[in-house]
Amino acid sequence: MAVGIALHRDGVSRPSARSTVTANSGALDTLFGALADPTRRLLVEHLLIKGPATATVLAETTPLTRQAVLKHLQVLEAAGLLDHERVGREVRYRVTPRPLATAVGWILDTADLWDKRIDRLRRLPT
Amino acid sequence: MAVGIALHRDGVSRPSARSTVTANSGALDTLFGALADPTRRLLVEHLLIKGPATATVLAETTPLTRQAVLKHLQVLEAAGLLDHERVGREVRYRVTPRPLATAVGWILDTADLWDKRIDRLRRLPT
DNA sequence: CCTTTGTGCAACTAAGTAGTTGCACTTCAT
DNA sequence: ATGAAGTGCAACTACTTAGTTGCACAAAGG
Repeated sequence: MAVGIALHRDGVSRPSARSTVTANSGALDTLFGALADPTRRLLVEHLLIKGPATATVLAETTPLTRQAVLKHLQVLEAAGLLDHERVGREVRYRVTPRPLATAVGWILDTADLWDKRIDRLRRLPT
Repeated sequence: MAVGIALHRDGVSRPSARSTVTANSGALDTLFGALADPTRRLLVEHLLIKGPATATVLAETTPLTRQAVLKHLQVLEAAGLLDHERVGREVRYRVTPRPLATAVGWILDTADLWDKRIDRLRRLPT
């Protein structure tokens, strides 16, 4: 899994020894919040697979209005998952999935706690 | 990172070769949705660190009502992150972080797409 | 210049969510 | 048996979010 490594190579996912847990509240809110919507995940996936695109084009791939799609894009951008670039009269949105490392960071730290707990509860009836 | 390995050992995070992407919509919705709230993440962390607890006890650790906490617990449970067990007149909530693997699965698959894209765009101005 | 295509802004509706309060019900201990 | 502690259910408020529509503004292209 190339990415797992990449995430850690960046040093982004687990910024330091001190746990991500309890910290990063705001960032994690917007991040997980952004990922909580299926439309938004689809948009991210579309942008990843087919490359940068405009809100208008993206809207054609969904049953939604351009405006609705635009709002989703803005949510994703606020979460740091997207950025945009103006070309002519067009605005191209592009994925910037670095923040995903933050999400993975929290999950891994949390799962880590769980591991330690498991060590103590090893043979519990479950 | 023991957990990363554990997640894959389970075979949960990336169920098969076919991408998690586009699938698991509902599960990911509730999962990311559940994680999007700081109070809920705190509850999970508390339960992990201090072990199973009742809604009443958990409520004492927050500025919130027992009822509010209970609703959060129900959201977490609906996401599969918690389960509960009745003891006497008490109801103990306990963490079941297996679903976290699902979240990591999506993120990894997505980041994977990004990796492939990166291969093609390698020397882009960023 | 004027039409087309794409974007930006704003108001509005509908529905979901966080949180509260109040009260009824169960379990335990004296 | 009776009171205390813990839980369950329901109604209600305030706020946020998804989505819409309508229209004004900017950039190409004939």
